[in-house]
Formats: sequence, structure tokens, C-alpha cells
Amino acid sequence: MTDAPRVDRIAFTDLEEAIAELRRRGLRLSTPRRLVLEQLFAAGGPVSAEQISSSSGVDQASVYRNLEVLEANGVVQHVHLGHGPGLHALAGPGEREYLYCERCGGVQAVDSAKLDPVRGEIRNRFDFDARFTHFAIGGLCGRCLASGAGSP
Amino acid sequence: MTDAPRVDRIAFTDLEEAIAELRRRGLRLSTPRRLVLEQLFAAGGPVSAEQISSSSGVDQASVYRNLEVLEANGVVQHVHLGHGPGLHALAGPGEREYLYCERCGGVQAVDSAKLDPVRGEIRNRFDFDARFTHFAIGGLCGRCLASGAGSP
DNA sequence: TTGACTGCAAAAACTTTGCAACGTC
DNA sequence: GACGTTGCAAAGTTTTTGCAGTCAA
Repeated sequence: MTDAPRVDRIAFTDLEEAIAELRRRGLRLSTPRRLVLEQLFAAGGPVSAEQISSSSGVDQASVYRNLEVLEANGVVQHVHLGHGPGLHALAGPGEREYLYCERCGGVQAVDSAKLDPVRGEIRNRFDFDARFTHFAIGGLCGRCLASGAGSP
Repeated sequence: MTDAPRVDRIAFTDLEEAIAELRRRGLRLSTPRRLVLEQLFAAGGPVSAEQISSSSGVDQASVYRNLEVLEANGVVQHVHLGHGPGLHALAGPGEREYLYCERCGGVQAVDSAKLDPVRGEIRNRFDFDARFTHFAIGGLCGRCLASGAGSP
């Protein structure tokens, strides 16, 4: 199980667009906040607050506070993959949900729309509207299934 | 959002059966270990280590160590619902998976078999074998959907 | 100028580990 | 008697909070 899960890259909206959205909402754009955003764009997938802090030099407390603000404004979403710290990624237009392989640590990011049939199935059977944005869908990826699903 | 989620009770196998399974595996049955098991049966659903500790008087470290042993032996499973500490429940024969309403905190426990069609859908579309045992399926329950899904 | 935002430090929340004593088999 | 297990205490990890100073608007 990998330590830093690799995620297939997704074309996010660009930095300036995100900043524009923040300004529209009357938020300030401090240097640390811009740095946090830049790191999120650079990562291209879910990263921990610690990673953002160490790669940007912004204090961890400020990173957490920024992520909170950004999340409240729909720019960022946080997700839990396996164990370990929560991870943060740009939300962008069209949410992302994640499939996390508990064996190899691989992450598959998918647009929410692609999970609608799954949501429909759950809705019909359990009268429940599922969102896999906070917790990833855990399990085993096809590759790990193929290479001996039984043995740990 | 409730603090202590209520879970619809499920008929678990009885305490003696669980103990028998442990003996079969050569594990000891100390008084604290028995107390932890009793609390899990009494709870009838997912509980935190802290709850088990305070209601049984068993030290928290011992509770965590016991839960670890019990989980490694298939007697207990731990699950993350919303935020907060991980929760622990009897695994029993036939796993349980959970639907967690992020608005009201309600929990719906379902037998794994009932989620097989959902798993099938995910398997077909994403070549991925999903398990909702570690992370609950988050979202909104029917009742909360009905009573104004838009407003927080 | 104003108050949102910052870094630093301390604390909180959750979990794990070290160790000597104890209790089960 | 051997060794798995315990309680206590301390430390580890992740996240939050308090506060005085700073900076964007």
C-alpha cells in the first residue's frame, strides 16, 4: 500500500478562475492563501495539510484555516481515503468522488455524474442519497483483484 | 446532527458464541476482554472506544488493544461514520455495512448481501470491488431529503 | 483605517507504545 | 511457570484554538 497515493490528473479550472470566485464572494486574497491554492493546483489531486504546509512554507494552522474557508466556499473539498490525515483537493465545477484501493493505495478519481447510476441503485433500494465526497469508496481495484484477491 | 447515532438493532450471535470462537482460536479470555465484548453486545451497534472504556471501567489503552485483537479475529469491525472517533461493532456472521446521514446523524445498518447489487454496479462500471465496511456510505436519508434537502 | 488573516504556541482529540505487575491457561 | 494481558503514563498523530501583530482592501 503506497504512502502517497497517485491520482490520475484532472483538468481543473485555472488558478485565476478560483481566485475570481473568491473575490466575488468578498474574501481576501493573502499571500499564504494564494500559496495554498497554488499548491492545490500543483498537486492535481488530494493532498494533506502537512504537505501543503511544508511545500509552501505556510504555517500548518493557517493552512487548516484556509482550507476551512476554501471548503466553505466550494473551492476545496476534503476526503478521507484510507487511514492517515484527511486530504484536500480542488472542488472545481463538477465534483469529484474517489475509489480507493485498500491493497495498493491507488486512487481513481471520477466525476460525480459517472456515479449517478450507483447513486440511483442506492436511492431505490435504501431511500438514501449517497455522496462519496467525504469518504472514498474503499475496496479492491481490478488489478489487485486479478493478482490474487485472497492473499494479503 | 445527533451526537450519538442511533442504530437499528440487529440480532447478533450471542456472547457465548463469540467467546467460543475466540477460544477456538487460542485466545485468552480475561475479565477486561469479556467486559469489552459485553459492552459491544449491550450497545447493539457501533460504539467508540471511549464509550466502551467508560461504561465498562476498562482502561482505554486496553480497550483499543482488545478491539485490535478482536478485529484481527473477525469478531469486531470498525467503521467511520461522520467525523469523530472510529466506532466499533460486532462483526458476527454476515458483515454489516452502514449508511450514515450527514444531516441527522442517523445510521442504517444493512447486511452486506443487500449491497451486492450496488457493488455489482460499481464493479461493472469501474472494475472495482467496493467494501463499505471501513467507511460508511455518507449522504442524506429519505427523511432529511423530504424535509428540505436544500437548506442547511 | 479596519478587521480579516497570519505565525507561533499551546491545547484538544484520538490512538499507540513502553513497562512492570498481574492473571489465565 | 510461561506468557498473554492489564493499568498507568507518556508519547505520537492530526486538528483546533488563543492571541498579539500584520496586511489586504
